[in-house]
Amino acid sequence: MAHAGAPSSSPHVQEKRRRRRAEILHSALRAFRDKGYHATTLDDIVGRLGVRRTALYHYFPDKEAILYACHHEALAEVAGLLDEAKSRFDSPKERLGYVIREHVRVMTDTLEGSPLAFEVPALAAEHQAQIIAARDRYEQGLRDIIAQGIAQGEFRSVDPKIAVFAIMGAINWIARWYRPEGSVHAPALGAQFADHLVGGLTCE
Amino acid sequence: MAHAGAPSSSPHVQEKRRRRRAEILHSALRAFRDKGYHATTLDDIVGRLGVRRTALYHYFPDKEAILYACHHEALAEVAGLLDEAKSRFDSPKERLGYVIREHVRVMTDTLEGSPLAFEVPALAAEHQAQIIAARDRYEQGLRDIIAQGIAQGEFRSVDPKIAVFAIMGAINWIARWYRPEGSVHAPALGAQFADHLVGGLTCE
DNA sequence: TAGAAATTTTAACGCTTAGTCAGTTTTTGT
DNA sequence: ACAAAAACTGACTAAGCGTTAAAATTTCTA
Repeated sequence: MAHAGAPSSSPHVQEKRRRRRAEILHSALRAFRDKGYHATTLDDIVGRLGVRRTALYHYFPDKEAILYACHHEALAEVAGLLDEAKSRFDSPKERLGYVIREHVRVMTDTLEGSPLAFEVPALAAEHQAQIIAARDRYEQGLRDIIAQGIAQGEFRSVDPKIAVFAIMGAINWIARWYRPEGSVHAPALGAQFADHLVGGLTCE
Repeated sequence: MAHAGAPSSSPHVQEKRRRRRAEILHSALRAFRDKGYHATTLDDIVGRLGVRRTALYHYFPDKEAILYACHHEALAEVAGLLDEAKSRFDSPKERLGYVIREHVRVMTDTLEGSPLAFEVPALAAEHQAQIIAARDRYEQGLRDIIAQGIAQGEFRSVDPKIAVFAIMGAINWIARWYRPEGSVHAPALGAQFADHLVGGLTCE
């Protein structure tokens, strides 16, 4: 019941615990990136932390909860991009370009190229439903931008649903080839993706 | 040593064996689609075949060999698209559009939306090297088309490597949402993908 | 239709790995 | 310095799963 997290402890202790949790998630994220969720053992996760496997159960009830937490945090970060785009830009073209660039940044920086989106089927049914719902909201936001662009004559008259799938695919696939230490410059990547994917929707 | 396949048996027997192998691969492909390679058990694979788990070992030395065979056949099919595009069309724009449309068709028809490309890390080192090499040849072919398009002034001056990653991502991601019984019309999907992804490279 | 070949089954092994639990060490607040 | 809380450990359990060997069954061939 350690992970139940009664908020009875001091702020300092809570903060320490929060940090440790973050360390675990970060280590897990990298392990998932290298081997995928199922092939990652608990020992893989703690290998980088200098701690035994059983210590994990102090912070998470089971392995799947770690995966869920990774998803939860990652989705929270990208979900915020939609509002940010709306407040910063007016035209659908600019908004879409911004979201793509920033989403690419999350992929390369926060997630360090971890293919989290690939591991949704590994989640327990309940968690899976939550994550899929959040992802759907995000995709709906993108579809709305595109639909508005079509209505305003900025974009060609495509099926927004399919267009969003193409965009999400291109971005999620980054996990399969991007490595932080590699030669591809992350910001340039975001810029080219935005040009490529927004350009493909634009009226000539 | 059953799967060593000494070609001493009659043509009829060989043909029968070949068909059974294909059945196994097809069933495995769908299982991998639903659960991913690691989460798929041998019982999942044979569940649809009405046969015991151990019967598989007559056709494949181990589970990983089944995954490899799936990859091998799928890649062989898409590799042929490059030559076909070259012989049918002259302009890079048309060639690229053709390859994208046909690749989407392979994803929806042959693979029925199986995310094979996601499972490369699960292959044994030797097999992995082979599959990656074949995939690299394919991607290099796409890069060549794009580079030629840039040289001829049809395409904007982008990094062909990144452009190909975006295209491959969009196509491979189809596996995560497409279902044969779903509402999206497969040929229309290929057409829109081609428009979107080629259009994003085209000079305005 | 008998014998051979190919295929499938039964039964069981062995390894991996997630998860449990009781106890120990470390850290924290007073 | 001391008691309480938190963090961690080591040994163990249980289950799942890929794999193997040998026997049984079906299919093919002559």
